Amino acid sequence: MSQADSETFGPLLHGTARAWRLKLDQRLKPMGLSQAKWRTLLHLSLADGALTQSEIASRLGVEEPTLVNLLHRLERAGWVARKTAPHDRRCKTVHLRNRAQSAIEQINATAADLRNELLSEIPPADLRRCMEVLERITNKAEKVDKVTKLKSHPVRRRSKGNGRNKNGNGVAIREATK
Amino acid sequence: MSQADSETFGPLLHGTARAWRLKLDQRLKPMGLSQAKWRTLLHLSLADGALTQSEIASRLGVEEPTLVNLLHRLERAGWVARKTAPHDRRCKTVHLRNRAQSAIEQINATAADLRNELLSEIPPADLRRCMEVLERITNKAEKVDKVTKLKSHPVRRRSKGNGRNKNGNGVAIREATK
DNA sequence: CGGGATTAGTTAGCATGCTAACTAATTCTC
DNA sequence: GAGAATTAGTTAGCATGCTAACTAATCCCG
Repeated sequence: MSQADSETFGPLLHGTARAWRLKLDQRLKPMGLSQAKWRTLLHLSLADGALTQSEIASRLGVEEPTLVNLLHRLERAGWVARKTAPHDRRCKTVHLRNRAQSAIEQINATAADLRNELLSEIPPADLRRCMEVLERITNKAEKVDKVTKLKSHPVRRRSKGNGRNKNGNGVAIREATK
Repeated sequence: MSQADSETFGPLLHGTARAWRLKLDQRLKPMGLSQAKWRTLLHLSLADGALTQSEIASRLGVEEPTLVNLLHRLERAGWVARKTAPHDRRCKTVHLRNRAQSAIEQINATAADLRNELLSEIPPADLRRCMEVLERITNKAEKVDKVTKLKSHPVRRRSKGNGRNKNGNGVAIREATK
C-alpha cells in the first residue's frame, strides 16, 4: 500500500477529487442537485449581498461560459432567478428563490455530513499539512507561464491572455454605490 | 493565509486538481493531446502486454463508456489501434501505433517536467503525508454505502454485485477468474 | 464629446465524464 | 447441452468544464 512515489501524485489527486465528487453527486441526486449546483447555491447563500455572474464564476473557480450554462439549469429548475442590475445594465445579479432558501440548510447539511465522514479519521495536523501542500501546488500551477507574452504591441485582439479570470477584483455592486 | 479549516478542503482539492489539469492540458496542446489522452497512452506504454478496454478503464479510473469515447478520438488521430482478441471475441485489445511509440518519451517528459515544477518545493515528507491523507480519503469515498444492501442471505444470486466497476480485478485475457 | 478599449454576458463547439440501456459473446447451472 | 446469467463493448443522452468569438454596455482619454 501507500507507495508514496511522487509520480503517482497526479493520478492520486485526480482520483481523490473524482471519488469525492461522485460520492457527493450521489447523495445530492435525490434532491435534483449535484456538486456544481450545490456549490453555486452555497456561494449565493453565503454572500453578503447580490452577486453578479462573473463574481460567482470567480468564487467557484470556473469560467463564465461554464457558469452561464450552470445558471440556465438552475434557473430552469427554479432554484435561482437573474435580474439585470440597475446601475450597470451589462450586469445581472443572481438571487436564490424561495425554493432554494428553504432547502439550503438540508443541502448544506448533506455536504457537511459527507465531509465529516471522509475526513473524520484524519488527524487534524495531517489534514492541515495536506491542505498546505495543496495550496502551494495550486499557487504554483495558477501562476502564468511568463516568457510567453512579451508582445506589448497594441493588440487589437481582446486582452484575453493572462490565464486569469476576467475580474480579478471584486465587483461588489453594493459597496461601490456607497 | 492558509486558513486550514476543514470546510475548505473540498473546494481546495477540487481546485488543485483543476489547476493541475489545466496546466498540463495547456502544455500538451501543441502535440494535440490532453491529460486524459496522455494518461491513456502512458498506461498502454507501461503495460506488460496488450490491454483490453475494460482493463484500461479500470487503470485510468473511468467508466467504460468514457473510455470508448476517448479511444475513438485517439484512434481517429492515429495514436492507437483496436484489435479483436482471438481467444475472446468480446474483447478488444488496444495497441499503440508507431506515431505514439515514437512520441511517447517526449510526451511523458512534458508531464514529468510539470510534475517536477509543481512539486519541487514541497518537502518530501510533507508530500508523503499529503498522499497518505488523499489515499485514506479515496478509500473512504470509494467504499460503497453499505447498510443499504447487506442482506444477500436468503436469495443467493449469482454475482454479489459489490458496487465496484465491472472488473475490479485484472482481466488479463487468458487467466479466467477461478 | 466621440471613438477605442474594456467588461459582462452570451453562443457555438468541443472534451471529458457519467448513467441507462442495448448487443454480442461467453460462462455457468441444471 | 439448453437456457439463464455474466461480461465486453457500444450507443444515446446528459452534465460540467473549456476556448473562441460575438453583442451590448460602460469606461477612458485625447
